[in-house]
Amino acid sequence: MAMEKTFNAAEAEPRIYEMWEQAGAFKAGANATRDETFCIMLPPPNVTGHLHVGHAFNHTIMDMLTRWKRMQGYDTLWQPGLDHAGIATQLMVEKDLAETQQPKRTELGREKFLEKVWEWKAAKGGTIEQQARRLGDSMDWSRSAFTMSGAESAPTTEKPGNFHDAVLKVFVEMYNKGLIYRGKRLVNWDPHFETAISDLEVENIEVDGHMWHFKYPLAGGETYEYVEKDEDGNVTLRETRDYISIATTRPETMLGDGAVAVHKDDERYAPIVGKLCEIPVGPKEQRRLIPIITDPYPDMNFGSGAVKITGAHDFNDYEVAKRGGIPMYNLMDTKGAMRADGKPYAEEAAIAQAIANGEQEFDEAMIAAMNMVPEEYRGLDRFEARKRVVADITAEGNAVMVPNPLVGSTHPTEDDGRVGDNPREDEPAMIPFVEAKKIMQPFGDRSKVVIEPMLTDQWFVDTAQIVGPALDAVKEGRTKIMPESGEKVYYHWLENIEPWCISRQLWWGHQIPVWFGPSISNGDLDYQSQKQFCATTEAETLELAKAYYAPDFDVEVSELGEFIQLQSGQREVAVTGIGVHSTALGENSEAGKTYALIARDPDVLDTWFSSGLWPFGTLGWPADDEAMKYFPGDVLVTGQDILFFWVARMMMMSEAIMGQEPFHTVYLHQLVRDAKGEKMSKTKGNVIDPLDMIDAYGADALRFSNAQMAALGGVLKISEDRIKGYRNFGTKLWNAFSFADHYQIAYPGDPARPAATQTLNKWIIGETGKVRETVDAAMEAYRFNDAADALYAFTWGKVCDWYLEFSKPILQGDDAAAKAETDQTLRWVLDQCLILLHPIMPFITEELWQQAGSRAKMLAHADWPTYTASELVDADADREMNWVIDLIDNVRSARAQVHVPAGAKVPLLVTGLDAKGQSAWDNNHVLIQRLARIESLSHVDDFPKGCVTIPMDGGTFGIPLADLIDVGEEIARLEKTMQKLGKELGGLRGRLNNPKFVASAPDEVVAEAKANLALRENEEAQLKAAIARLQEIG
RNA sequence: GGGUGAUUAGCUCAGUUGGUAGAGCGCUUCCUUUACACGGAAGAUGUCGGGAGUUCGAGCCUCUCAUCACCCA
Repeated sequence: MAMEKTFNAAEAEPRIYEMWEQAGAFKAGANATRDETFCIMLPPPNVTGHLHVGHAFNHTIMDMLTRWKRMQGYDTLWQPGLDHAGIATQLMVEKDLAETQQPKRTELGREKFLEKVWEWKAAKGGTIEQQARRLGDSMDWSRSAFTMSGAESAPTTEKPGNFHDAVLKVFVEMYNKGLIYRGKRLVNWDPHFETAISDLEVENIEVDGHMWHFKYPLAGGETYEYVEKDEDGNVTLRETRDYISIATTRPETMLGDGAVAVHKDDERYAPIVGKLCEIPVGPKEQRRLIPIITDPYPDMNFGSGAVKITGAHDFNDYEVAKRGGIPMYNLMDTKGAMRADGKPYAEEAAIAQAIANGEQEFDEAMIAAMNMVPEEYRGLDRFEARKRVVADITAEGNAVMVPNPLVGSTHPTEDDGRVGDNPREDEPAMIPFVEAKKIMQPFGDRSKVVIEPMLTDQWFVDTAQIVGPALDAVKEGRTKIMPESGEKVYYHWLENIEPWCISRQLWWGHQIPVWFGPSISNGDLDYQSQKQFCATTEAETLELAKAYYAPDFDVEVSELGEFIQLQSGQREVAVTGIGVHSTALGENSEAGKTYALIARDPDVLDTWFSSGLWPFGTLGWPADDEAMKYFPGDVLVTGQDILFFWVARMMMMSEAIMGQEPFHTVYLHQLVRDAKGEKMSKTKGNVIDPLDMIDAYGADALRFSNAQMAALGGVLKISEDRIKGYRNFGTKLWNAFSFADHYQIAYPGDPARPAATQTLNKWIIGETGKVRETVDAAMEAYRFNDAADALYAFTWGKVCDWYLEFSKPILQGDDAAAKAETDQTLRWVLDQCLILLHPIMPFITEELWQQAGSRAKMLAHADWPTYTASELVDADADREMNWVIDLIDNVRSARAQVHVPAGAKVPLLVTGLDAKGQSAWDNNHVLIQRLARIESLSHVDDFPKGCVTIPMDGGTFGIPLADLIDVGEEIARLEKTMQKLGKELGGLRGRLNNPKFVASAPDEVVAEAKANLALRENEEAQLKAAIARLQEIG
């Protein structure tokens, strides 16, 4: 049966994958012949995700490692799975609901909405798992995990799993150890999704903004001498002021100011430190007065040097406010609109004033409840409020004014053709001081809206307590990060780690297993002071609560979640509302008893909290599962952009829970870019879809391209031309088999390596030994590009270019023994190509493997070779074949350069051929004559005039072409060679003549230089002689 | 502003203890020679970003300047 002309990837790949999967080829432990495990955890893609080039790249790396180890007989597991991806999935489902005219999330309610999410997941989730099969990924699909498996809301149709148990167990354990706490902190709030997000999910983008300058009048009309000096201390401005000038890019937050801060060394403001000034906005009757304080934060050289402090809406201000005990007034609701709840502004302002005057005690909860937004701004969007605030302040005359630069200038003249006589008489002399400037603004990476720093109650992991072991694991080398630069970045981040905010105001996710109830004070229930109960189930929680409230009170579980929905204002208000809404008492409650109402926190955990448990949560933990033998795993392969998001968190969580690092090696790679090095984006239209590449060139070509660009730490630029090139490589391999087919070489299967007698066969067997060592060394060092390059060079450059060509005379010849040996060697070598290439190009290699009559195992399970170069290389055969190749190369090159017709057979002459050269010729003259198109060889004492000269080690060859060649051209050719040689000779002689080199360089380097010099000098002599001969003619 | 990395052939990139530069693609010329035109043969192209230093010797080590990229503020 003749082979097809090329490999039909589109037809073969699905068929081969199906065969592997049916055979259970990728199941955990498949093909294991030893006890050592090798485990890679797939970074779980979002359940909403699709395969992109980044996945294609890192899947290739993981699959190469996994297939390699599996063939070596390790007990292998590549663990797949999906991440529930809180925000992304919730968003996707909400969009879906909108598109299909279904009720909105809020209309459905939590339970119904979660049903919809699960429905969505069942119908559309996880398409990426099908796409990954097209890449040839050898994951154990039967073990595919999901970070929400086993959740209370999961329908029975879902694949069973217990990831949820792991998440809750870890939370409770960490909570009980004091590693998790709840607190009111400034967090990044996404007003679109109405949830806190991590600072890593915030993109800071430079945008055009404005800096407004306003006057904050001093209380009671006080004045002071304001003096400005230049660098030399000369007074440049001296005036009496009754205000302090403040610069801000966010005027709407002035309403929440708690103080004005200046630097303690700032002489300009020294006279007024400790005094009060007025926030120049809001009803005139209730203007708030705030203190002028000192703090290290203000930069004396920036703006006016005075900073307004709004602790609840700015991260820097928050720190200042904490240091100075300044109240932090929360101005906005969850949508980023100005608050509309709470008491009338006049009442709130009065309380705030009492606080500022030091007449009123305050605590966090009380401040949080206060709404400092005057009635006229309440309910406005934050950006609308900004406009109104600016307009109102300016109208009242509290904007800092500067001379109008347009006054005295003229209107542009292009429009009306008038020249120079069009003064702007309509311009005011002074205008408000507003600087247009670039400001860094935070945006949600998913919502793309401006993130608002918000003071809210959130759950935190006290990372400071668990970061130590994660740092030590890398510092002590138990976990290695590749490339090494990643380690520095890792240290830097972990050493400056912030508390990790793990609560999200979403519904899709692991609901936090904490219930709030009133505390008992003075024998009564106090709903103002919360008591927390944390346990993995409601039943356990009830036990905890009962124990706390007994014997005086009984316990009832309420639905805090519903309260939250009913409140449009701050969620804190809702939380403190427990007990107020006591209507939620269940039907079974007994009359006459007093119940403590407890309610579960409605928030869910950050998705990264659950994916932090991926290295063991996927293996059945906390159950005593057999799969736990794969923990700790071996290698983590992921993009360096999620070093913090995920890698660091897995490290911390594994150390905290399991007391071990989750893997010994972290392989980080860069973002995959387009061929020009630009990020791919839909808007730019430069997105390359890996599936398109597979359709066009086959998965193997894409994979080879990925392997080849996987230089450690390298920039990843994917190029279609390159992928095409590797498709061609696959075809080359295919044709090597059709070569064997053509020569009707038997292929019974699993050929053994023959004890070769033919030099040719000895040589290629040795080359195979070398490449096996190179490939393994490269794989062990995670230098996948080196492995790919070595295999490419071997398969194409050695096997196809030379070995197959050399074998032709034998295969066509009459020496049956030599032919039989060569048949077997050829089959063996080609088999080795398949085995060694299989981790990179699994499909085409498996297809070719299956062409053999019978096989002990499929290629995916073939035994990875262990032979070494020292075992297989025959030094004499090596030297001889390289000499033959050299001679052929040189003859071909000389012929081409002097324009000998490609088809013409020419006679060859030789002088001074030594014994080794003679025997190399004798052994291989058939090959040489065939490939270099040589008619005959004659020994001569002197070359005739007009002869192309080919210097070789052990003899000088020549092609007598007196009448055919252009003498001048041949001289030019030789002289050019001489020039190159001259450079080398100069370097070598220079070094060897330098006594310091001989004295200080290592012996072998000196010896090598000497040997090299001898060779070159010999060559030089031959060339000189040749040139001289030619010049005689000329 | 801080950190990390980069700058090597026309393009995209390798270059592992410092020993004198490579690959793929592209380009030029020739070749339908029975495995392969997704092929074969031959060929051209580099003051390794600039400068200084250490060394017998620097693409590689040190310093400095320039440009760029990414991450964090």
